[in-house]
Amino acid sequence: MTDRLIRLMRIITLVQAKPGILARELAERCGNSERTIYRDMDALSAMHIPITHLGHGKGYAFIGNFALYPLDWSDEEAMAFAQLRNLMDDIKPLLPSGFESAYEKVMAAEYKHRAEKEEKMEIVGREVGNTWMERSGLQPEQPAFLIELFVAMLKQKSIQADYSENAHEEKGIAIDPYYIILLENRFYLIGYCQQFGVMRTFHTNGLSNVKPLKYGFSKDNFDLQAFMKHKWALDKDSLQVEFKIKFSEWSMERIREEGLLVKPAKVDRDNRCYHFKVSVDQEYTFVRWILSFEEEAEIVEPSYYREVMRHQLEKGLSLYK
DNA sequence: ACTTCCAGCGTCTTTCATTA
DNA sequence: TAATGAAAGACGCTGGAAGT
Repeated sequence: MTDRLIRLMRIITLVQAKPGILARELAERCGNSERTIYRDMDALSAMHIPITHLGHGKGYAFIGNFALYPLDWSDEEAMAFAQLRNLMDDIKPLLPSGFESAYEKVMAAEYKHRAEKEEKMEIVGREVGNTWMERSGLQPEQPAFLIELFVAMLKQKSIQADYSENAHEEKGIAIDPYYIILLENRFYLIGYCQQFGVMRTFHTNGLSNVKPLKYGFSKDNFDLQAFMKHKWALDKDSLQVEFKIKFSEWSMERIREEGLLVKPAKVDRDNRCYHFKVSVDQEYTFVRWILSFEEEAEIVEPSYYREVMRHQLEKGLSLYK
């Protein structure tokens, strides 16, 4: 039963990642027969998952802009989210419409993710983020104001806060909290900074003296996905490192098919080298992403990170000696 | 590309016996 | 009496072949 659920979720993510994917390919990727995929498609349609087949030889795709994001929770976080069900009745008036079905989808996505343990950049979307914050505020290691942040985000009310980062301090800045996202086990607030008139990303750890303001804001047409896609580095202002990565032909193919999580600063196709600008506090995530290519991608520069990579690999190797 | 039919297989449920 | 274990049967999932 669990296997099947995992497979259903995998189908959803595969169709999402590659609209027009054929049943044959789905079968290969899931390690099952086409027959099983057809059965799963029936099951998904019975669950009102809006997948449709586009006609002979054109494969499957989602109707409209349905989307699920994989999550990356710790066990405790996943448990907390699962327990949210018990609290939902109490906070119902606060919840936006469509919340409950979003919750179900997230829970399903979590199953799939547990099974695959893929290391990808994770986004907690709007409804999910709202919900998550409600719960995470109850965890002792999280700052108490996260609840306030959550409520402000939900009600679309601006906040005032102090913010410090890299010994640089800003007092009493007004922020429109758009989204809370989870990245590599750290929380970030993506919001509009009224002082500078730009979208910014704040470490929640750097925030203090958070106070709700009386006036609200509108998100207009802000597109979180687009915003995230062009930013590996969340902090515009922080120091950046330029990586030069050499990919194998195979991985170049994979990149071409699946697209890049990170926008390269420069591409040298002849030598199969990509250049990426990565902010220093994201380098670990970046290195792990490169690590996921195994022998198919090599850090050419900077040499320091070659050492970091070598150290990582040796640590792993020591387990098998 | 998709459906229908069917046999094989594993898992879950039920039943009954055994043990503490 | 309740908990545990074993055996048997029911059930659902799966892949393959053949057909639309």
